[in-house]
Amino acid sequence: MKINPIHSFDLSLDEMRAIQHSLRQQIRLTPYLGQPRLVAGVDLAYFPDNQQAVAVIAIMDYASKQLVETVHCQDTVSQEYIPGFLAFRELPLFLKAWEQVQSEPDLVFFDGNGMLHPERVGLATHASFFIDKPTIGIAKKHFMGEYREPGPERGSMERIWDQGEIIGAVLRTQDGVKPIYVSVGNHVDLPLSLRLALHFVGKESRIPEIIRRADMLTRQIRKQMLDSLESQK
DNA sequence: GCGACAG
DNA sequence: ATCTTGTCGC
Repeated sequence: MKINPIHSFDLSLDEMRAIQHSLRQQIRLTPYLGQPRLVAGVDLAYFPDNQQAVAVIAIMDYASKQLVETVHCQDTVSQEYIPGFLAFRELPLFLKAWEQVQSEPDLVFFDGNGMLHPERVGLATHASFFIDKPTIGIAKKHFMGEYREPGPERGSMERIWDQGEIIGAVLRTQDGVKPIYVSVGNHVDLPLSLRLALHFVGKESRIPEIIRRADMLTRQIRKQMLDSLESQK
């Protein structure tokens, strides 16, 4: 996979804001994918020291939902978490893992927001400028924007607004269960993002399977590393 | 000043 | 995100 090195990291708040501001104008909501064949899900897990982390990319077949490839990368994460700047913390490690991907995903889901962001450049959106793929953000908790509570049935959704703009949607993925927050990353529109997100929600979880698999692998790998470290004592 | 605040 | 066991409920 090819990488587009656009920015370095370890920047000041003002520099990070400036980057977000410039990227914002390059977002395209025109879907440039037909029927996706392979879809990737990304997640990170942190070690107790909060300095090391594992990034996992899980790739599955869209139609069969079978896992076709997984890659992971473990390294130090230097940038602290600052609300609104998650991308600067998590993208470097993600990109290192991305270099190892052999298959060709048509779309990438991120654990976090896309345009559901003060500058419309959340993790999923920011990532799209490095990997040049359609991206979608899936957050488990509310970050910003105003919305009405969606109905209690699976599939109910409500738009999320900010400054007169629709920046995402709250989606009820299971009857009577807490909703998730879906937003466009790049190169997709919101209705398609919602449709694709719902496609990956089975009966077992409120989180789309593509994200959940990455999340599970992330914890599994971290446990393996901690266990083998412990057994060496 | 106070509360909110993706992962 | 992470630290953590059992436990209330469908």
